[in-house]
Amino acid sequence: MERGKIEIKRIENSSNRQVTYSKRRNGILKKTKEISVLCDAHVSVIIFATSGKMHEFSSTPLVDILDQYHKLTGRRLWDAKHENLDNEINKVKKDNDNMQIELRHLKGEDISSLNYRELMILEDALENGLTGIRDKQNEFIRMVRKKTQNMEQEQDQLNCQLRQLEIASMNRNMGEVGEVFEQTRENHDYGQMPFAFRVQPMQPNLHQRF
Amino acid sequence: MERGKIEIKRIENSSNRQVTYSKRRNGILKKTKEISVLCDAHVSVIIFATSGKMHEFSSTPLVDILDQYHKLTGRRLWDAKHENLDNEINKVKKDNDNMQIELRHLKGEDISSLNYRELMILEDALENGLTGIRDKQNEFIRMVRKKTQNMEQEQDQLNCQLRQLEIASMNRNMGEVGEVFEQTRENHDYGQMPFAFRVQPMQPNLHQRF
DNA sequence: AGCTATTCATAAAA
DNA sequence: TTTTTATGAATAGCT
Repeated sequence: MERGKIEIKRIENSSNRQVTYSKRRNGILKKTKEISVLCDAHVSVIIFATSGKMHEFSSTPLVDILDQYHKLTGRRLWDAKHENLDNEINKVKKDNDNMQIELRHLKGEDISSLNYRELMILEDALENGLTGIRDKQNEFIRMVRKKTQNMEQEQDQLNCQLRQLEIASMNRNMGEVGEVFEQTRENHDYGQMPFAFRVQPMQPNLHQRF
Repeated sequence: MERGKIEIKRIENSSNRQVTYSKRRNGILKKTKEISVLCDAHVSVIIFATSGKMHEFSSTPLVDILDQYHKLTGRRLWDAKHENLDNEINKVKKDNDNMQIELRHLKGEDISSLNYRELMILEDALENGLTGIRDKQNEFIRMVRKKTQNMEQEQDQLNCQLRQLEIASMNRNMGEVGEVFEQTRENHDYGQMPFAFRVQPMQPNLHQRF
C-alpha cells in the first residue's frame, strides 16, 4: 500500500492511532465550524477519545440542538426528572382542557354536539347550582331584613328616649335651672358617650337667655 | 479567486449554499464514521440545515455520549429546561385552580364566602346557561316531534295502500281466478317490489280450494 | 511537532 | 440532485 492511502479499519499501532486521531479530530472540528458558517447550519459534534478526553464543537448551544433533535425524532434524551415534569404538565393540561369544556357547557357554549341525555344532565347541574345560589341570596335578604328591623327598633327606642329627655329638659327650664342642670350634665357624662347618642337640645340657645 | 478555493463566510447564493451544504455534510459524516472506526473514538454529530432537516451520526447511542458529556463537564444541560417546565406547570396549575373554583361556584358549592353582588353575577351566568341548554332541548323535541309526525303520515299512507290492495285481492279471488290471477301477477311485477309493499293474502291458502 | 507525497474533498459547471 | 473535473485541503507515513 502506497503512502497516504489507508484502509478504514481500526489502526492497530497505538501511537499511529493516537496521531491519526488527533489529526482527523482537528479536521472534523474544522469542517463542522466551516459548514456552520458557510451554510448557516446548526451543528454539534462531540468526540471522545478512548482515553476519555473529550472535544466538542457546537454552532448553537447544545441544549437547543438536542431540543430540536427531540422534536424531530421524538427520541427521549433527557433524564427522569425531565420526563416526570413533562408527564405532569401533560396531565394538568388535559385536566385544564376538560374543565374548560365543562365550564363552556355550563355557560351554554359549544353544546351543539351534545345529545339530549347530556343536555338533561347539564340542566340538572345548572338547576342545582341556581337553587344553591338562590338559597344563599335569600339568606342574605333575610339577614338584611332582620338588620333593618333591628335598626328600626333601635331607632324607635332612641326616639322615645329623646322625647322623654326633651320633656324633662322643658320641665327644668320652666322651674329652678342652674344647680339641677349642672347635676344632669354630670349624670349623663357626655364626654364618653358616642356622638350619635348625645341629646341635642331642641332649642340650643335656650340657656343663653339666663 | 480560482476554482476550488473559497473564503469561509456565509455563501450568499442560495443554491450554491445548498449544494455546498449537501457535499460538506456528507464529507463530515464520512469523516466522523472513519475516525470512530480508525481510532476507536466515540463520536456524535448532529447537523441541522436551515430548512430544519436533520442528519446525524453516532458511533455510540447518543444518550450514552450525552451521559459521558454530563459526567465530564458537569454542565447541567437540562437545568434551564427544568426551570421553564416548572414555571409552565405552575402557571397551568393556577389556571386549573381558578377554573376549579369557578366550576364549584357554578355548581353552588363553596359559595359561603361570596357577597351578594358576586352571587347575582353567578345567578345570571347560570340562567344564561340554562336558557342555552333549554333552547337546545326544545330544538331536539321539535325535531323528534316532526320525525314522529312524518312517520305517522307514512304509516297512514302505507295502511291505506295495504287496504286497497287487500280489497283488490279479495275481488280477484271472488271472480274468475286462474287466467286473471296470472295476469295480475305480471302487472304488479312483485319481483321488483320491496318486500314491505307486497300484499300478503288475508287467507293464504284460499286458492288451494280451487 | 514539521514535512511531503498522495489521496480526498469539493467548487464550479453541466 | 448527481456527475465531472480541476484544484485546494487533508492527512499517512516519515523525520
